[in-house]
Amino acid sequence: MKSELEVFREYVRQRGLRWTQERKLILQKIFEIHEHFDVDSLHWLLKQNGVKVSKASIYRALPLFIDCGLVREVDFSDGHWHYEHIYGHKHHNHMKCLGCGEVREFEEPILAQVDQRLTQEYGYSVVFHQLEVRGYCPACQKAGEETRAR
Amino acid sequence: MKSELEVFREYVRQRGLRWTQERKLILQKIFEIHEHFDVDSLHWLLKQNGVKVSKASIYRALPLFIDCGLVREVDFSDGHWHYEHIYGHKHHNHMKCLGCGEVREFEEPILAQVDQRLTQEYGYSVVFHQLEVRGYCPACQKAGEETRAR
DNA sequence: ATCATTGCAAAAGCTTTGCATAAGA
DNA sequence: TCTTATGCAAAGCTTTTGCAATGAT
Repeated sequence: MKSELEVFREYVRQRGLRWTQERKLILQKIFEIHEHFDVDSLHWLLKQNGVKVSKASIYRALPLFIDCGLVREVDFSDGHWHYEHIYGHKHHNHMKCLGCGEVREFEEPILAQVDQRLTQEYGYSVVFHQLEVRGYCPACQKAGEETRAR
Repeated sequence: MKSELEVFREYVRQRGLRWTQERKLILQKIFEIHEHFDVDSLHWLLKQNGVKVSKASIYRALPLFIDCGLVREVDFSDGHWHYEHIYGHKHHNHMKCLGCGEVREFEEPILAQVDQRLTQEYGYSVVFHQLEVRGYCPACQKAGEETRAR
C-alpha cells in the first residue's frame, strides 16, 4: 500500500501542482494525529514542533488532501470545521455525547446496504457517507439521573 | 397533534421565556418553507412578506426551536448553517449530488437498527442521528461519462 | 413594574484572498 | 526561467454580543 505521502505526491504531479516542504510537513503531522483536528490545533501542533507554516497554507492545502481522499471534513456542529485523516483507515462514524462532548468512533457494516439501496433505487452513485449520532454516554446518563433525583 | 406554534408556546412558558410576535412570525415562516433554508434566505423571505425581523432575532430564535425539537441543523458542508423543520415529519436523510448540488431526501428504516446496536453495545442513549450521503445523481453520471469520452 | 427580547451596530470568530517574495519544476 | 506556493495582512462572511429601547407578563 502506498504511503499517504506517495499518494499525495502522485496527485500533485498529475495536476501539475508542486510538491513543497510545507505540504509535506502538514500532511505528515495530520497522519501523526490519531484524532480529529481543526486548523487551529494543527497549526499549534506544527508550531510546537518548530515547524513554521502559516494558517493560510493549511487552509490552502486541506482541500487538496480532501480531494485526493486522504482527509475528510467532520461536522461536529460547533461552528467551525474539523478534519480527520481517512487514508488507510476503515470507514467509521461518530457518536458525540451531548453531555460531556466526548466523540467516539464506531463502525457500522449495515451502512453498506444503504449505499447499495441508493444505487439500485435511485441510480445514485455514492462517493461517501457520514453518519453522525448524538446522544448521551453511560456516564452522562447516570449523572443526569442523579441531577433529576435531587 | 399539537401545532408547532403550540409546541413552542408551551416550551416558552415552561422556561419562563416570552412568546413574542417575532418568534411567532419566524416559526410560521419556517413551517411554510418546505425545503432547507439558511438564515439569510429566511430573513429575505420574511422581508418579502413585509415582516420586519432582524437577523439577530433569527439567530437568537433558532437555538430555541432546535432545543424543543421543531427544527434541526443540516450540514451541507458549504461554510454556513442550513436548517429544516422536522416537527411532524418522518426522519429522513440527505443525499447531495456533488455535480449539480441537488439535495434529495430519503428514508432509511435500517438506521433504527444502528441506534439499537449503539444502545445495546455501548450503553449509549441516542437522541438523534443524521446520515449525509454524497455522490452523483443519474444525470450527472451521464454528463460525466460524456465529458470523459470527448 | 419587571425583566426578557428586539434592533442596531460593533465585535468576534473562522476562512479566503491580494500581493510581493520565495522556491519547485 | 516560468509558475506555483508561501506568508502576511487585509478583507469577507457568518454568527454573536453589548446596549438602549421596547414589549410581554
